[in-house]
Amino acid sequence: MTVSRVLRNRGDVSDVTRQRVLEAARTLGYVPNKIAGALASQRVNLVAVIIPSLSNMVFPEVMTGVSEVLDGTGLQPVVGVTNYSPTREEEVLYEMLSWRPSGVILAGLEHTSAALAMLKNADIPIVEIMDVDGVPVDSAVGISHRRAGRQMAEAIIAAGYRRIGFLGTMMPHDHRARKRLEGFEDALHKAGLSLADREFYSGGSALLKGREMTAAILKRSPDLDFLYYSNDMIGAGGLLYCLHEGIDVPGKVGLAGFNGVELLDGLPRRLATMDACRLQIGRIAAEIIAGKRPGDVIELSPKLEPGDTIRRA
Amino acid sequence: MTVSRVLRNRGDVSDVTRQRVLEAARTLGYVPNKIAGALASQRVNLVAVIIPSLSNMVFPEVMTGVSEVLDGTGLQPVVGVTNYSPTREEEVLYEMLSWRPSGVILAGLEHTSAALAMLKNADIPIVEIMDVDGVPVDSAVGISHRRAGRQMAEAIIAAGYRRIGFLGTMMPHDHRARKRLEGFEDALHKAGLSLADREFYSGGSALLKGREMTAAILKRSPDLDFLYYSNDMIGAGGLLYCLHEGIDVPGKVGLAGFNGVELLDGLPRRLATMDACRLQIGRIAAEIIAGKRPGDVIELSPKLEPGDTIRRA
DNA sequence: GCTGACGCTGTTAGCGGTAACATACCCTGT
DNA sequence: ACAGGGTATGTTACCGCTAACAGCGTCAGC
Repeated sequence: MTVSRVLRNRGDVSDVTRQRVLEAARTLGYVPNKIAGALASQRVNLVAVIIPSLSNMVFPEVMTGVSEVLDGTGLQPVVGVTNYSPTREEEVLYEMLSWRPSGVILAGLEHTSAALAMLKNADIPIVEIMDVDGVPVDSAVGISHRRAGRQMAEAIIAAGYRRIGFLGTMMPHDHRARKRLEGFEDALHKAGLSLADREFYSGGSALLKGREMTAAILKRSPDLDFLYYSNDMIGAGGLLYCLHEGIDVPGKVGLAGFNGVELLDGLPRRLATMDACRLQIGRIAAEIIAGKRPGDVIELSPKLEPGDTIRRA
Repeated sequence: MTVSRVLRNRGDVSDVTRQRVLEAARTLGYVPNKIAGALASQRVNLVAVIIPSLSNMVFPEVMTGVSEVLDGTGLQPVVGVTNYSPTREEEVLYEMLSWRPSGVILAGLEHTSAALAMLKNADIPIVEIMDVDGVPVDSAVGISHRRAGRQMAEAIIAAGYRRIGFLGTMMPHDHRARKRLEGFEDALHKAGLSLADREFYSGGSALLKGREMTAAILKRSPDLDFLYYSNDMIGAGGLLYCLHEGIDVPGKVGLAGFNGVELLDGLPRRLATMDACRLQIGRIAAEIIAGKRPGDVIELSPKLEPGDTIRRA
């Protein structure tokens, strides 16, 4: 018992005893068994973070925000990756919940019914991140992707573009990309316009796909004057392609992406984009889990960054 | 007890009972408590994976390999991030070991003495990944970064370049980048050459830093005929800069990076690089942990990809 | 009919800690 | 001298599950 007290810095222990315990622990190479500790105390310092992917630069930044905030609290993030598969998400969630974490942070508002049931039963703080277009189980922190799509469309129309094409992923489970496109088309329709062409891809190097898709769509529809990409990576590929082909950007063709990834800073020209507030989303989600902030639905406002690829009015 | 048997598919249970248990579990929303299970069975299906960073595209790919292999085995990876800090690594390791995982995969061969002691005491399979230039605690899977640096230098010299500059990160704890540079300089010295100039950075967008550093080093040393970058991201920035400035690549200046990241496929010209075998490293490490392969020191051979930025002989 | 094997279910003890309470001691104030 | 309070340590009963084994009915084989 005294050992337990020393190792957790809880309760009174005399300095002499404390030192003796610490020394013994060191010489024995003792590492306390958190499993037993957690079982006895009904407390687990783990936070489940469930995200679709690690390889697209966006979730790592969310993780950075989460880690930053959790670092001081004794809580530890545990990452699970779903590869945009709802059933995989359900499995990962089940696995994680069975370790009785102190909270769950997971991407998106769309889950299988079984996953929803587990989340509701879990009786711990749940934060759904990235998206606020829908009904959260508990708390939510994110942006409205519909609104983001709408805003971008409005800016594009305001800049005088009319023949607008869309390039994006084929992933049926990327609900946020879908909502952006919906918002985008909504705004086009309101202005009496509609998408002139569209191109989808799946898998492979996003930068390369961006080049290829841009080449393909411009060949098919040479009269397009704007290309809206579902993410910055393919947008960057498209930008590099246009520059290489000597296409006048933003004069003849305007370009825009989405996410505000750091990579864009290094490109020869700044791609228009919209910051997805990733770092901040991670931070706020972690603060809710850590109890530093009341749970709620928190909608952040992404900032449109016009860069150099949309004509200035 | 019967419930336990059903949920773990262990031992004989009649079909009728099994169905009754499963249905009850479903209606009650029962999620078994792995903490108690692990304590009782002395078995934990977690594998600790400890890596320096998630944001540079290289470790996510290792994770992909690890997940691929672990997926069928009932083992689950748990990621910890150290930000290239040895003390942070020690903390993360302590935290993870206190959950008694079935194995540990961690990057590099350099650890604090306390971390080494914990690893040796843990009595579970340990796989140190990425690097084999040193003495592993248990198993190791990786490439020799010294040799990789040497090989690149030899290729550069063979192509006729003589005034060679280096551009890299300032991170004192990135031992692999350090070893590559050491190997690189070794080979230069053997050929009677030495580095003509060098430039370091820390933090910020790697692509942008690559541009800026390239501009700076070429301004300072205009007679350089080759730039060796410690990673592909800054190399890509440098490549974009040179193309933008109209510098003849690889005629006037040759370029090379390291890692073989997918991003390079989308660039206007293919940067010379060296594949770090990341996916395979992840796979093999996971196979060792899963007992599908005997533990050992496994050195993989990275392939030099000359791309379009080294003169052909 | 008895034995042994098998299939299914139940019982018991304990995994390694911690919460809650108990105990022992010393000190202070009256 | 003694109550009352604080400090330091010890005791006990779990936490929720699983290993190991026990129990019991059924059935084949002799």
